[in-house]
Amino acid sequence: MPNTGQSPRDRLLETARRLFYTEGIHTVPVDRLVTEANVTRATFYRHFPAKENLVEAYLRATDDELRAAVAEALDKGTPQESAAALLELIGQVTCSAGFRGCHFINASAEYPDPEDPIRVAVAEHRAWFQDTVTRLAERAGHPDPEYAGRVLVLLHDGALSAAELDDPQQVRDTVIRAGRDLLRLDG
Amino acid sequence: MPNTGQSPRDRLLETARRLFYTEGIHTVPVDRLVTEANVTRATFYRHFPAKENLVEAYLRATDDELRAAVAEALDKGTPQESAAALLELIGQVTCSAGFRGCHFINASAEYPDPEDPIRVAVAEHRAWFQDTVTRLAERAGHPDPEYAGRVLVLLHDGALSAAELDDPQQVRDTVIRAGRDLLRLDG
DNA sequence: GCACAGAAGGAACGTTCGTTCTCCCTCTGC
DNA sequence: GCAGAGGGAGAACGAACGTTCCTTCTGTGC
Repeated sequence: MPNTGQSPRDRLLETARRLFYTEGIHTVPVDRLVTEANVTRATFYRHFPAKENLVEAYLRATDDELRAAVAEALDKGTPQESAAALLELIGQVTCSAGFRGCHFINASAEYPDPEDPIRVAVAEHRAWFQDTVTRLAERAGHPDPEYAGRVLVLLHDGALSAAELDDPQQVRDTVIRAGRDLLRLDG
Repeated sequence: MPNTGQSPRDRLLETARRLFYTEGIHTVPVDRLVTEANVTRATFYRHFPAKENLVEAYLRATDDELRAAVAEALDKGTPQESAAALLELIGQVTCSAGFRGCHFINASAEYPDPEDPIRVAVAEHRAWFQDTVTRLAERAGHPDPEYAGRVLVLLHDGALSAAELDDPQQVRDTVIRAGRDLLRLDG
């Protein structure tokens, strides 16, 4: 029996993260969530007023994890080493087992309304990443960090999309090489 | 009253394209499709055994349109002019009214199973685009056309994802500039 | 020891979904 | 003129959905 360690709320969040990511949001019914989280319906609705609230909580929890992982990667010596570490992290993510694209892009595909709280969470995540890579490009000495930051975002979004649909290893190599080229990390 | 010109099948396809793209696939019920296509349920199921078949037909029709649009853009003079025209086309698409990301990436978010006929249609579309841009990079004289083709795919995927979630105009400028840089179209 | 909050277990609600069915009308080919 | 295919209109199906409710149990603080 899985999912008996943490609190019911944590089990719900962890199950939501796994099921929403691997199977899509609208396709996963509340039944599956409560069953696989070893939680009852009553407990579900005690913690989350509606399924949508769990979706938003799942995205925000994922956002937190990604920010922590990126912060750790960027906590290297020189800006060049930080940039290389970030590219490695991206490549590692795209090649990880069970990879299914970007949590936020996938969620946006299912929630078209930009005013939806779920889309707001997506926008906040993207604004953070955009800002992070732009400042990284600036520290790495790129002559046009705004442009370089936007290209890094495009490469990142593209890698997350393509790694699910094409060959992840090749996508990994491509995004790392393109990022290194852009930031002139090889000389 | 819209959608009364073409055949019921064409009206269904056109309506499916519009609704699936702008609102998502699982969120659009058969009711909406038949109502907005001015078609009865019986007619719907006479042409498509199930909703899934309409989804696949919608993707294949979109694939056909994109291939035609790209072929027209590439039908220019020099390889450099063709490449510039393709980049312009991408920028134009990402800034068009009602843009909602990539039809195929969005559909994949809702259909996780790679064996699903819908995912097969997505894979075929992507293989075509990958091949197209690789041959374009080769004709444009890039020293490593395989690599350049993969970067163009990443930039393309990234642009389609980012243009919906961020500022389309900036995404447009960025992808065009990055593509021109990659293929050295500016000198 | 007891009150009370939180969780389990499970039935039940009303709605909506995809799909099927019946009936009737209107063309078109022969 | 008629047969048959294709489409319109709408009722109806069972299943699945999100949500609510009721009852019972278990822990913890006072």
